[in-house]
Amino acid sequence: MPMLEALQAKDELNSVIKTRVEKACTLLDEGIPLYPNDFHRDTEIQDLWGRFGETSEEDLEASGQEFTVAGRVVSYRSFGKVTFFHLQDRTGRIQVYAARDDLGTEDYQLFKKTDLGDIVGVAGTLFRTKTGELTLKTKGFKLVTKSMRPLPEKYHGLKDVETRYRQRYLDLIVTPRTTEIFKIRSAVVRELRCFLDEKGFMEVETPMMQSIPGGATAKPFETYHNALDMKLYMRIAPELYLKRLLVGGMEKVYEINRNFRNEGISTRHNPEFTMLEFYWAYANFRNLMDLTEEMFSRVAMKALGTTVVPYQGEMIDLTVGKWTRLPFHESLEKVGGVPPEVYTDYDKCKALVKEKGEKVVEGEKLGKLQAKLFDILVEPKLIQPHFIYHYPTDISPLSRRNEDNPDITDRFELFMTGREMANAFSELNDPVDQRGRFEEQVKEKEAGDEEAHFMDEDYVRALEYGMPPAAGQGVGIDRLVMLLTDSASIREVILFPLLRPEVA
RNA sequence: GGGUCACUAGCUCAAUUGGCAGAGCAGCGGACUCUUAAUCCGGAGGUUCAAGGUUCGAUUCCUUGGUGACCCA
Repeated sequence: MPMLEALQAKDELNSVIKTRVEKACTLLDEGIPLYPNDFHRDTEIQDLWGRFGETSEEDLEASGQEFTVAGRVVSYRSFGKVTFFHLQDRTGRIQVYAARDDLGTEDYQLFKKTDLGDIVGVAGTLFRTKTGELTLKTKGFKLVTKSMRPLPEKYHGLKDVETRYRQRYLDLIVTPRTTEIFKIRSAVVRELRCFLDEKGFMEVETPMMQSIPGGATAKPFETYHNALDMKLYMRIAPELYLKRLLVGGMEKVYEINRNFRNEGISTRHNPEFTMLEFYWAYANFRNLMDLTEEMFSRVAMKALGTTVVPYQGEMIDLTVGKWTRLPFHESLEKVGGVPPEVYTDYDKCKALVKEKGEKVVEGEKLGKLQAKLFDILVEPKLIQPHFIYHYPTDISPLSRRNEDNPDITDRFELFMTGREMANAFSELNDPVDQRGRFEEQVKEKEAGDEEAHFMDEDYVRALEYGMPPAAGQGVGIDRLVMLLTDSASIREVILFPLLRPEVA
């Protein structure tokens, strides 16, 4: 038995698995295939509920219609000559009844070899039990896929979060909520696409591997292309490519795809995460605020059926018109309690940052200090949706300057539940200004800031051809799904979150 | 990177002051034709995360390491 030897070698053999493997060998000896591929179902479980959920026992009996279903055995209650179990497919669960008198002694004995976790096919008719539960009465039975490992405890389920993430397949089998979360995630992404398509945006795909990683302040992953003998970076954002498309005349574009950032892991950060970015020519950041309210409330309505969503004990109101719009500096004062004489004064600002326990890097600009104060004093307090706009130019190297005040930009970030959900701005399309901002970033990079931008000559060249005035936005999809599924950790909304390799 | 906590049977969890490592579920054998956390009887299942140390004796105390969770940077 090669399987036993392999498990033994990995020190994973326990008595339960051993018994199952031995049982499987018995089945093989009797000529029963463990992994056949000739079973076809004609009905999914949800269909049975949809069609017969309300049908009376009399009507079920009168019809006598036979159905074939398939799924995993997830619970089991066995008597001497009769057995009840629940069968689970992708659409739901239904109880199945198997009796010796219906199947015949030989088939019933064979059926009794079924283990919890096996995938089986059943042909049968519907009836109602004494308690009224819709149940399938087995007329024919077939093992479809043998399971060699025991499922977690039936009542408490799988609690260990590490196992839930490492063996997500197992989590999905036994934790209905997990499947539900990823169905919501799918609905959210589908609705975002639908919304943007309706508004005339076109979905595109731009490079995930870039020779100059741009569009965000973050540390990239590095890789290498052998044939071209060149260093490549996994993208930290698609922004600069999407804006090249604006230059090319694609006036409304979006991309939903993965970004990669070589940074720490936390309940809010996974090294690879999904971002929606969209760009809209002849619009500005205020148009984006309106669009965002509409988009978020519609996605919530489609995915959850409401625009007021519970998150970690708070009710977050995404209804259009309920969102607050507040200038960045005003938020420092009104929400953070920092008076203008402090936040406009470099030394006072620096002192306050230090007092709050944040490090100050030599040569850091006022805007960066203000941003640190914002992160500490304002962001955690923004529970309901807030657009914070007019960010300092120092920390917004790709945003258009405000026409009345060159020190601030026409940029906003969207906050709720004390977290950043989106970043958006009227795009900088002046190639001379853009070159200057890149040069500033290069200086910061040379001074040791690993997150500062690279110079991107081709991007500046594109702007020199003329990019129409536009506004663009990035939305963190994982965080949006966290909000809509009331998940405290980003790992709950990523199927396979990054973990250290399992040690033998 | 720092701090706190956790790691015991396949799963969910116990174990008094340092004194024979236990239960429920799953699995195995038996009884049982309407159960749904089925019930009843019987037996089986352990490198207590790892390596050191203290001790007559360590799941328990100490050190180091591993993995994870949460908080902070």
